[in-house]
Amino acid sequence: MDLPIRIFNTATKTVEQFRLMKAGVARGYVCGLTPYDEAHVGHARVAVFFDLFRRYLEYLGVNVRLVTNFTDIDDKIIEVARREYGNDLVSRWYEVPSRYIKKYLDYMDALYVKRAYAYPKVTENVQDMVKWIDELVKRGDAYVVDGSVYFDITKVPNYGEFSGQKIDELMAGARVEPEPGKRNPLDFALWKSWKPGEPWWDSPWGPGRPGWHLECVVMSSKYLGVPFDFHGGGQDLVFPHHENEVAIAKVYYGLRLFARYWIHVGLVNVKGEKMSKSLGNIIPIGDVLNKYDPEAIRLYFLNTHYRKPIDFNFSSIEAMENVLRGIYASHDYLLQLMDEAPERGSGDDEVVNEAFRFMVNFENALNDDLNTPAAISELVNLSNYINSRVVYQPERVSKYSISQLLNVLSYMGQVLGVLNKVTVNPTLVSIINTIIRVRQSLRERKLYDAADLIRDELGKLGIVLGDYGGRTYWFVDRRRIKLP
RNA sequence: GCCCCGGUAGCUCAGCCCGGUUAGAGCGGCGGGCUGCAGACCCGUAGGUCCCGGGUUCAAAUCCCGGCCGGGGCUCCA
Repeated sequence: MDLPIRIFNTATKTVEQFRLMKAGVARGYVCGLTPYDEAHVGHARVAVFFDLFRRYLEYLGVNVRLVTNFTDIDDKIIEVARREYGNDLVSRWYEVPSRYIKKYLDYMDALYVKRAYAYPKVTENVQDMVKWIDELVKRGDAYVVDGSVYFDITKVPNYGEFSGQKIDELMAGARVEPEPGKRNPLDFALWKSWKPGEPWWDSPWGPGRPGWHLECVVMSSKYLGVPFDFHGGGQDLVFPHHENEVAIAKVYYGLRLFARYWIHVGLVNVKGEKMSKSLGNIIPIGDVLNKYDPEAIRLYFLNTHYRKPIDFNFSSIEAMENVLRGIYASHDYLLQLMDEAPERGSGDDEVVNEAFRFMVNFENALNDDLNTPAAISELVNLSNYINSRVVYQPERVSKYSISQLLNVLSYMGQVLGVLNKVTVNPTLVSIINTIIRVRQSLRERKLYDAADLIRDELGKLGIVLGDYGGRTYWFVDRRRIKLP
């Protein structure tokens, strides 16, 4: 099934038409995180981008089955657990991934990232992984060394092709730590043998745990079937992680690619430098959520094309808060005109045509390799149009054209994952309207002190009044007032 | 050493793949408007050697070549 979307595929390094293998259903896998610490803005960017992709597909009528994994056992988790629980490591280590998974999901909820179809965990799929490894060993694509199992990259035709790496270059520049027993420094562990004091799972090669690259192949094919439509993650996963996933699946399934489209999101830097533990410049998403509107954070991420790096910057999030405020204001103004507007009006044709044009531009932007900055710009243009041509000329609008504009606003909002807070309690609306009428009569009698007091006091509550276009409009500042 | 990406208004970014009106948007600035004030609203406005140099072309921000600067990957990383 052809979709209007054209998207860059890392596997071919070109922009391609996005086709689904099965009409009406898109199956995608996004590499999740290792829950050993707070999620940071980089994780959030990836999640928000794929959430947008998912929402746009849904807008186009596609049922999206999105799977995101948690690597809930690995060296770093053990390290943190050992630090926290010492000798109780074996009995309590799982509290570490459990804690950070819960927090991650809370952050995602706050960012309006829709829940995935499944969140498979390594620890819940070990038996499947063991079966895979067993099969790979039997076929001679992997070998056992002291209870560990390594994947033999020489068994894969064109290893390195996926990520554009040349094997000899990899060897030359190799900061590869040669593990004893590996036949080739580029071979990687499918199964890591147990060390005393660590959690373990049983296997034909002794106690141990699965290796990272294998996990994602096993879980994605288990939950989605192969081949599936798209596989994604951060740019930094291209090599070695995705190269190795492709290699494993290639020998296991004999498929050139076990996912058709490979989508990678640019990294988030801070002051021109990569976020890293050693530089101590990691920005946890929780900190950002404490200070800024989640919708503004979404828009901030989406205001840079997904393949470009973002240099993280707080003041740009504030700029997005201003943008959002303006869009909510347009929305609220429309609602205020609704009651008194006639059913139909002379300006209907023009307004509806314009609304349609904004929607088409919006779709075209997203179709062009998910050009979210251009799409956001259309949303802003729509908001400006509403203010200048509708709100300022209220005599031209009707219930019909207002509802069309609200629909378009709503569609765009749903795709971008913003405007989640549009609902305004009707009782609140009546109360505000009454207060405004009182204030208006005060103004007519030039009792400006009293009129200004009302405006100021409402403003403190987050209800912002503005006198323009010959009437008083108001909107609700969603950051300051929680709506039902 | 090898590979990749970016360099467009004060700031954040579109446009480049498919070369062609006076290079766009938001934020910020400035000036007006709006039954007084305010304004988060409206109107207007300033602000750009499109990193540099060659080349291709009737025509280059856009394509090609070579530089410069910044960043990333090649080890765990989203």
